[in-house]
Amino acid sequence: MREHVLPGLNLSVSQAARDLVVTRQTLHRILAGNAAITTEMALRLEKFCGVSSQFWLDRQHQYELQRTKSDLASVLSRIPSRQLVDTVVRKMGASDAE
Amino acid sequence: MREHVLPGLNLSVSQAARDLVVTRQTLHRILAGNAAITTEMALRLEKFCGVSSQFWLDRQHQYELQRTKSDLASVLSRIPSRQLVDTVVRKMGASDAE
DNA sequence: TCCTCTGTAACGCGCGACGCGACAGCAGGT
DNA sequence: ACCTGCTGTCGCGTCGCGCGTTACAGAGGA
Repeated sequence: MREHVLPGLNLSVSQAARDLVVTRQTLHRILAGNAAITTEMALRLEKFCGVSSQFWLDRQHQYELQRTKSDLASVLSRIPSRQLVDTVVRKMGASDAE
Repeated sequence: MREHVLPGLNLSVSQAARDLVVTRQTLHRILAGNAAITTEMALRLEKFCGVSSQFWLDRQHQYELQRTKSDLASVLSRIPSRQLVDTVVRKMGASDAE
């Protein structure tokens, strides 16, 4: 991101932070990977550089998913793996294709 | 969810909570909409009833997105809406189709 | 009667994102 | 030399929120 959007817009970190109505440090934390991209930030970024908020969030969420999955491995093994019947699943609109 | 997966599995709230290795109250809060579906919970639910974690998370995230968008409306208006050049956007893999 | 389910409420903990202040280093302009 | 603005990083305090814990009260079956 620092390598793409900032030079792409020809902006400094400080200036970008001001435009995003956020502190310098906040932007730094994100650039350094020490903070996650919040729903808030995603919306700010969308308005800020025209890149879909979905893009930023999908990135973030997929990362969290990976991380949490390994953290939760021991707990997950203790959960019985049932299978909800297909008719019910489709009724919820979760037919594996969403 | 209470209307679909619980009766679909023929389980009580208490029993489901036990299976998920979570407190009753935690499940209640989710069923009542007083708590969000965490990445953790999504993974537990996936193992628990076979419904993709993506399904639960997408739901949750879209909701948050809507909510945050209106909350942030005033702030967003103060953010200059720039447009990152397409070549850079595609280089990031955010070509609007992701 | 006792047990298990149900719902709800209040308290406290821990984590994570954020703002604020302060530091030091490095340009550039007066 | 001085001031200004950028850079990165540190620590502290706050706030929101998901979660566990405890405790309440009501409904229904053995």
